Amino acid sequence: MEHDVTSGTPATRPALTRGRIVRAAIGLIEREGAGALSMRRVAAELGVAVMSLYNHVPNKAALLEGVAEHVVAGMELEDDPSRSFADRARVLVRAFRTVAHEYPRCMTIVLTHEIDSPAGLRPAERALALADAAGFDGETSVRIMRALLAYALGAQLRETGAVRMLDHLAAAPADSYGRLDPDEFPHVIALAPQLARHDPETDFEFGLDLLIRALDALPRAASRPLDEDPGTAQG
Amino acid sequence: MEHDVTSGTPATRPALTRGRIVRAAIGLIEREGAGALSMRRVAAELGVAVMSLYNHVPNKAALLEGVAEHVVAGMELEDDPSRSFADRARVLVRAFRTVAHEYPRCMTIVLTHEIDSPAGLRPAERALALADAAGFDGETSVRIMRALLAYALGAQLRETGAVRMLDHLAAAPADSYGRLDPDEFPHVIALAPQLARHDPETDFEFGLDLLIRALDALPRAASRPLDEDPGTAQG
DNA sequence: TACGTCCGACGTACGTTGTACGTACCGTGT
DNA sequence: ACACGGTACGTACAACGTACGTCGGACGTA
Repeated sequence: MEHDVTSGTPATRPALTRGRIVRAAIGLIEREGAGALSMRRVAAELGVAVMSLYNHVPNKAALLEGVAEHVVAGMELEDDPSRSFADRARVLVRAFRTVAHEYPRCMTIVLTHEIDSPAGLRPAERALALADAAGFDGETSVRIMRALLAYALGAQLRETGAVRMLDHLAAAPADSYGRLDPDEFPHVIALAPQLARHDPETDFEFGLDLLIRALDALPRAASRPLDEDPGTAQG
Repeated sequence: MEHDVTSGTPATRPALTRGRIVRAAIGLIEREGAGALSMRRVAAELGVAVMSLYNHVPNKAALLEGVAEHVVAGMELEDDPSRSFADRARVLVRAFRTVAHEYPRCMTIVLTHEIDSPAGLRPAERALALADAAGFDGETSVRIMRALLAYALGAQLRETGAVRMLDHLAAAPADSYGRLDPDEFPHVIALAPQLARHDPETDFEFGLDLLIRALDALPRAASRPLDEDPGTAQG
């Protein structure tokens, strides 16, 4: 054909790779939304034939999983072991929120798809480490991790999928107030201004504070020195 | 044609309706999974031509929204105003969890799609009512509602989308332990048994307790008598 | 009874999607 | 020089969402 490139030559084209495919998909999603993602579009993005993708990705679901994996792998899990459990936990959960801001339109995919790679376990490992270091037993550490994860996921999900009807309330109060039965929704109507106000950051921190203060108040053994074997903590 | 039925006669066929379409979709999803839902399948389910659906539902997205709406509308929001704020809040959040058990395979849809109908606001109204009755100001009530919602959504999302890798850890420990770098994931490996153990109920209640106890400890005005106008609480 | 109007069920058809399959080519080991 | 494994590619197909036109029964009015 007219190709001046031989297939495998990186000199003219950067070599097709699972990583490049995933990044292209992410770029596409961020620019045009998750609905715009198709194998054909990704291929076009990379200047490649559609079926070439399948040499590196078994199917579209796997590509989506790759997207999710790449995003959570982008979490910056810095940690300062000298700080308190509460502070460290806060930093950890906020890290998730930070990537959520970095890849806003990928978040539905991240939240929806399960991640089957070590990258997905890094935040879990970190959470368990914090809890363990704080003196919680294994069982409790796992539950703490799950509670933190649930809140991180849920807060993000709620924010992106914010019920539109509340926006209607704000946008056209006259119309929407009328559509809402005042007998059934007195509080929603009365609190419409607060409901319409978007301050995701404060909302997020409010719930996070609640959860972490409650965790901090949980009964536990004294926090142990850092050099002790963490694995022996669970009974 | 061979129709012994006249189109609009309910005597032979129960009359095509948005409600029947939505219920058929839900049935399909619960039986075969969300991936199996297509307009054609739904039509077949109802013994109806595909395009007939579009007389009652503008498009597939609207159908999905209908599914989500129907599910949350199925929440049984019983309430006992004589009980404490904490108890009432617990009951409310558990109600969401109950429908999640009733329509497990619809949950991804419910979580993903925003609900643009009064039905979606009923739980919100309830949460605001509880918080208001407990003496929280409007701003705080809204934040409390959001925190509860975030946890409810997140806990459910986490449970359904439970990271499969943890299952691998349980299923084939030998293999998976080997695949996991012990230096990077010491706690995950050490706590593998606890991580693999599925006790969603206890996990859910653990986090819910944390959150609600923290809410209960929040500073607030004394709870007001029930006959007072709730709408005046917010500044 | 006859007729005009409207609505809902339906068939056809188009563009887009994911991907199974076969082919052609490259670089590499022998 | 030659066979081989991997990768890029084109073709092809089934299934999808849905725009559009048609058609026949229900119903108000005469």
